[in-house]
This record gives sequence, C-alpha cells and structure tokens, in this order.
Amino acid sequence: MEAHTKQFRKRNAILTCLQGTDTHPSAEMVHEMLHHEHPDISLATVYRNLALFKQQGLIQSVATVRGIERFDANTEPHVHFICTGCDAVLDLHQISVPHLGEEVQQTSGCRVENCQLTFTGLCGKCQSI
Amino acid sequence: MEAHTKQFRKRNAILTCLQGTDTHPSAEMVHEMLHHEHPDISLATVYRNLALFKQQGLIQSVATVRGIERFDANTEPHVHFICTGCDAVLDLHQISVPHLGEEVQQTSGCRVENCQLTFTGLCGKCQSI
DNA sequence: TTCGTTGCAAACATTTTGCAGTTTC
DNA sequence: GAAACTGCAAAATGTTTGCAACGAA
Repeated sequence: MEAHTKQFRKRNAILTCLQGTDTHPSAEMVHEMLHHEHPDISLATVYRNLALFKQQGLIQSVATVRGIERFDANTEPHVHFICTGCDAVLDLHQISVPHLGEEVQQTSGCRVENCQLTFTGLCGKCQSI
Repeated sequence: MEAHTKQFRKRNAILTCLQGTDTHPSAEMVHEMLHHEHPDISLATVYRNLALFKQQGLIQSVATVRGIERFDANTEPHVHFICTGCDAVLDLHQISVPHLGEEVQQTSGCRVENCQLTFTGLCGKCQSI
C-alpha cells in the first residue's frame, strides 16, 4: 500500500528509478533523473532514502568512482566494469562471480557477507576516442 | 639518489610507510603513522604524494571504506577482505584472482586494465564481539 | 494529535588547491 | 636563480543533519 499513498511517492520514485536503470547512478544522478517527474525533490531526500534502502538491503553500493558512491538495485552478486574514461559502471552479465565464500571462511576465518568482482579499464566507446 | 636528499625525505617516508604495512591505510592513517618520524609533516603533503604515487603506478587505491580511500603499495592483483565491524582491509593471500581479462574483453569489448576481488563481512575478531 | 516524510540551509568530513617559504642544484 | 617540495589555510566536494512544515492516519 505504501507505494500508492502520496506520502511515499517520492521514496518510491527513488527506488523505482534505481530498479529501472542499469547505469548504477550516484545520488546526484538519481536526483537529476527524477527531476522531470518530481521537480521539487530535494537532494537530501535522495541521500536519505538511498541510505535507508541500503540499510534495508534493497539496494547496494557497488563502487566509488572518483569519490562518488554508485548504487545498484540488483543485489545479486554480479560483476562490474568501471570505465576510467567516462566513469560508466557497466554490468558484465557474461562473467560469473566465483563463489569463494567458504574458502575465504576456511582459510582466513572471516565470515563473508558479500563479494564484489570489479574490472576497470576503458569501455568500447572510450577506446576509440 | 632521490631518497637520500633532504628534499625528498618526506616523500620517500610516505612510500616506505605504505610499502612496510599491510593495513591498507588511508591518507590520515599514513599521516598518523609518520607523525613520530616526521612530526611536522602536513596532511596535504600526504595527499599530494599519494596522488602522485597512484598516478605513477607505485601504489593503488584498493577500497573506499565509509567514504575514506584506502591505499596499497602492492600493485599485484590480489584479493581483499573488508571488515564491516572494524573497517580493517585485509589481504587474502590464499585466494587467487581469477584471470578473466580476456574473457571480459571478448564478451564486452571493454579493455581491462585492472581487476579487484573484494569480500566484505566480519573478520575473526569482530565475529566474537 | 501523533507519526513519518520532505525541503531547505547549515553543518560536516574528506580531499584539493593557492601561495609563500624553503631546499636543491 | 630556477625548479621542486612543503606547510598552512582556504576552498571545494560529496554527504549528513537539524528543523520547521506538511501529509496521513
């Protein structure tokens, strides 16, 4: 019900925005993407709700690119590519994440809760510039 | 010769500090670690030289933990564990990085220059708190 | 009226930069 | 003297927070 009341429209718009994109946006990018639909939305609201969603496990932080945090509504473990030319964060669906959690636990005693495999380099577009 | 002249003593101390630790320190941690040997070193100098070393490929940024960048003088691809309890960044020497660069290139067209495999969770100490 | 959500502006923390002073050659 | 490095303070940047106003129940 929450999603349909006016009170939660902005909160819901933020989550929907993230769920409907694969660009792994920053808070400011989300704010900009929502500007058309919600011209009066505040950046503070975006930050507040992103923090809330993250705490609830609805989204995750997948990278920090040039000091800016980038988010993803896909919380399944998957692989990312960060382009150092255009700062794009891409999904690499073709590559699968090795499941090494148990091996880590056994060899180091650390309890694994999450795993990120991230490549950096130049995306196709930026290679031809 | 550079390392022995007074002019480069601080710069060298910063690099040596990083090379002699496996704690993956932040700029502020480096600053603090050097305080005993160089009581007058400025945080700005640490930041400036870290940026320089990174650009020269002498060090790499391995993670951003709670918004703070962490550095490593080991630029070989290796695996890290970030503890969400104490913010420690640990090396997982036992686990090897899968070499998927070519597969990434072939399936996505992205040119891979670097790869990071990072686990998060609770380290041994923090599990028993 | 009580609770949760928001916008705004101020505060905050980390990082970067301008500039003057010092060292090296 | 020219070039490079540094400390200090100020600025810039991304993010968080306090507070008053608003909306829902």
